[in-house]
Amino acid sequence: MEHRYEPSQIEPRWQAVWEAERTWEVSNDAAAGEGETSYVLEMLPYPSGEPHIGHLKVYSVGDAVAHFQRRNGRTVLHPMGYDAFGLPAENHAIRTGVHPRDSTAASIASFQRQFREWGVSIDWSREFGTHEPRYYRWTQWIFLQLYENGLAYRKDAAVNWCPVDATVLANEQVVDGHCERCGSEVELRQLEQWFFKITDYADRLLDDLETIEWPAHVKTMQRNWIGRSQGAQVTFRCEDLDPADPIDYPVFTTRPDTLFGATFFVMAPEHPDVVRLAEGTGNEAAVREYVDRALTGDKEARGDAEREKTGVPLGRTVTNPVNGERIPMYVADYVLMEYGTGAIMAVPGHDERDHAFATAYGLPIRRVVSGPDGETGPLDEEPYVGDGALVNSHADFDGMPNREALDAITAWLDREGKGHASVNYRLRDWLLSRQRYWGCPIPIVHCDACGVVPVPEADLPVVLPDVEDYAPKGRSPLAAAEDWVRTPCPACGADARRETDTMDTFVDSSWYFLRYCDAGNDDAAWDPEVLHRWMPVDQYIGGVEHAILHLMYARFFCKALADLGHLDVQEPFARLFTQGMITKDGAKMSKNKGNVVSPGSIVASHGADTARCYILFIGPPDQDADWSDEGVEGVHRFLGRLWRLSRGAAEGTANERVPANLSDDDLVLMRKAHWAIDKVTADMSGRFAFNTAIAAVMELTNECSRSVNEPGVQVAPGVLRFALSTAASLLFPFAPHVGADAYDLLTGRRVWEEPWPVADPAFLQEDTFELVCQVSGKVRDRVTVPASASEEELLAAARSAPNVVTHLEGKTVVKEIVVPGKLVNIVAR
RNA sequence: GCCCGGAUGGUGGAACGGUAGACACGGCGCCCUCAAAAGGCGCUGUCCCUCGGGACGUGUGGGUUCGAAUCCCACUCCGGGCACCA
Repeated sequence: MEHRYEPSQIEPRWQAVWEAERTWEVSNDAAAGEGETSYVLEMLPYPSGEPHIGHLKVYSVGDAVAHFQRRNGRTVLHPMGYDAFGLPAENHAIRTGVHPRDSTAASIASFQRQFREWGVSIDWSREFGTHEPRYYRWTQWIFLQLYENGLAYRKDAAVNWCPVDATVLANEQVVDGHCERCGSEVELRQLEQWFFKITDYADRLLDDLETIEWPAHVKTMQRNWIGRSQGAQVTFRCEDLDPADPIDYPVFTTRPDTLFGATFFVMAPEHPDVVRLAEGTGNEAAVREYVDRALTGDKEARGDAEREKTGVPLGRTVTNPVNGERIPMYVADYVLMEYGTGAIMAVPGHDERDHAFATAYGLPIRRVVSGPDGETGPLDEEPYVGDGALVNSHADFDGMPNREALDAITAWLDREGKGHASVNYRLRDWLLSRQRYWGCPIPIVHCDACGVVPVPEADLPVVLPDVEDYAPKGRSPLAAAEDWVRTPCPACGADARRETDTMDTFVDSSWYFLRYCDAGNDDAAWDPEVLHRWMPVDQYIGGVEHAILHLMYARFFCKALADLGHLDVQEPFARLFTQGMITKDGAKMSKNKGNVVSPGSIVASHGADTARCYILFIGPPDQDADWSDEGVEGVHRFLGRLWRLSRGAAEGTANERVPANLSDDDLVLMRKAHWAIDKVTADMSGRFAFNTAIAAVMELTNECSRSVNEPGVQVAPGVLRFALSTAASLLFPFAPHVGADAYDLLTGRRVWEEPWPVADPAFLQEDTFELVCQVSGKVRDRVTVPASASEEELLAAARSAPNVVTHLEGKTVVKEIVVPGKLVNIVAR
């Protein structure tokens, strides 16, 4: 064993081969052929600084899958790109003055270099950054497609405004009332903004979750985010202002069965009628004050369910449509303008919030649903939110189970024209415009005469101009590029102005997986026929932090574009795998904590194979895992051992085939090899059990080592070569350089051109096995028996096992259980 | 509060209802060496032992079963998501 395992000698050599031969490129023509295709995709990186350990993990997982699919005969699309627009690069530019294009280019160069150093099998011919005009030209084209079909629109709206980043944020980017990026408190501003009509797709986004193989928790998160509620819209009429001209206020409720229990009516402070209603009632000043406070107050505090309920009476009443009762109107900040109609009927007997409000303001609490044991007593202490029979309602409904009454009352409302069944969603339309520089320009022109005019397709891309000053000022920095902004109206030719807002970067990443399929197409975003060959993505891999935003948006784009006839799949990602985080000392890695492990330094000290293999060996890839430097050493030792054994066998033994007659020692090693093939294949087929797959290759390698080093053990050269080359072949998806090198040393062939090995069933069967002998469920002995033994023979063997005999002494056998191939359990008393 | 996960040796983790702890780390011992590094071999859940074995052991308490880390019920702790959504 005089040879040392030197990754720095091995890895660049194979990388050079793959680079020179463009090994991982696939043509779209190849995809049109007979064979099966597979689209394996990891979420594209955001190029900021250097790749971190999370990148190493996601691409190690994805590459293992890609290699496994290739060697199982599929034509695999495994591309790479960069999500290059975005705030971090722009904020960096504001601090340093370096143009985002330059800092982004530097970062991309670093990613490119490291991906090659890691030996990731990428089809580089399809690479792009979302900030390149040749890409965002088509992002703009998609925007226009959506605009022309009513799926992109402008609306003056109360929007989330981040004062530090000086831009609006999508609902999804506000976390607990704070900016997802910079953490500052989000304000509400009234601004005209661009939206995508994702709410049109709420039902389909919900229903089609059934058709895809995604982790259950991700589906749940999406369902919660869509937040579909079924109920009824019910009209309450206010005749207080002018009886001749009543105003109808619809409310949404999921509990129309409790309509008879409505004892007051509440409007959101943002409701446009609140102040008008209070005028001339003596409550006007109090209402104004309350509304002002609600609108300027802390948005986060307002959202807290634990907060005490406050509100002010409007001095008006509305009529409950089911019983004609006039109930008082209130304004209260626990009612939200964004959800439903901005007004609610309050049923304090059967709703927690209404109960709290009624208690605080001394409003009547009426029971209209009986309790589980038929209770009909008062509900002064707490509301009853469960099911039961209706009471105190109306002769037509009293006694009816509330679920039935819900439908009956809804039907009655419908007949009377006072309401109808209705569905509400928590999901809001996607606010996509940003008052920032480093993003995709929105291809729209504003003309005084013609209004909003889309840029003609032939004029795309609208290229992002250079500016000097990126600092946010509450309007897009693009507004300063006056030569760029001033443009003739595409419709009438008059002087007009370009839209200066840019798109949310999530727009860029909502369709990149489509562009990979036909990345070189200069005539269209893609050829639908080519897309058909690859889509949907068979296996998508990424972090769970994208469970809602990116994955919801991409699904929406896919459905919208499919509706417009541009592609023929409804779901972009057939299977999703979310990988866990790598922590250090139990904490998330961060520069502040100083616990960052950089992939670059591990690759430099131990090689890419060690880094990749370790990160897969550390534990199940969907779980979080803690980085350990000692663990890295262990994996490095294992790779070194396999490589040295291979080198030793290649140089020290003749290149022979596996002989026809096998000695006992040969048989042991052959069985181990086939066992490993079977194990690794199973671990990679059904699930992503890379940790146990690597452990199996370790076992095989240890067996090879024993057969070489253990005195008295003799294996035929052909058998040793077979076992070692099998180990190299199985290891290749995780550690491609060592795998390729060892396989080449032993066989002279290229492992990536070899089909995935198949286990020979003949070697998976043993002649004998160790029978576990239990007495009353406890293991008392083990005996070696022939695999062919009958149940009677197994029982006899167990009964005569020495330690079983001891434990059966003086006892009566009650029952005997035989599990063939495993154990015998003799129950005795 | 609601909805998901999870809890196994000193550590990371293995275990179709059938031998708990694969594989690896760490530790201990030995071989090789003038020595070290590298490498190789062995032992390593806890306790008891007459060295044959025995008892205990998968967060806690129950249950189902010949047999439970695994299934069921209740609970504790940890992680994640949602949370005034009518």
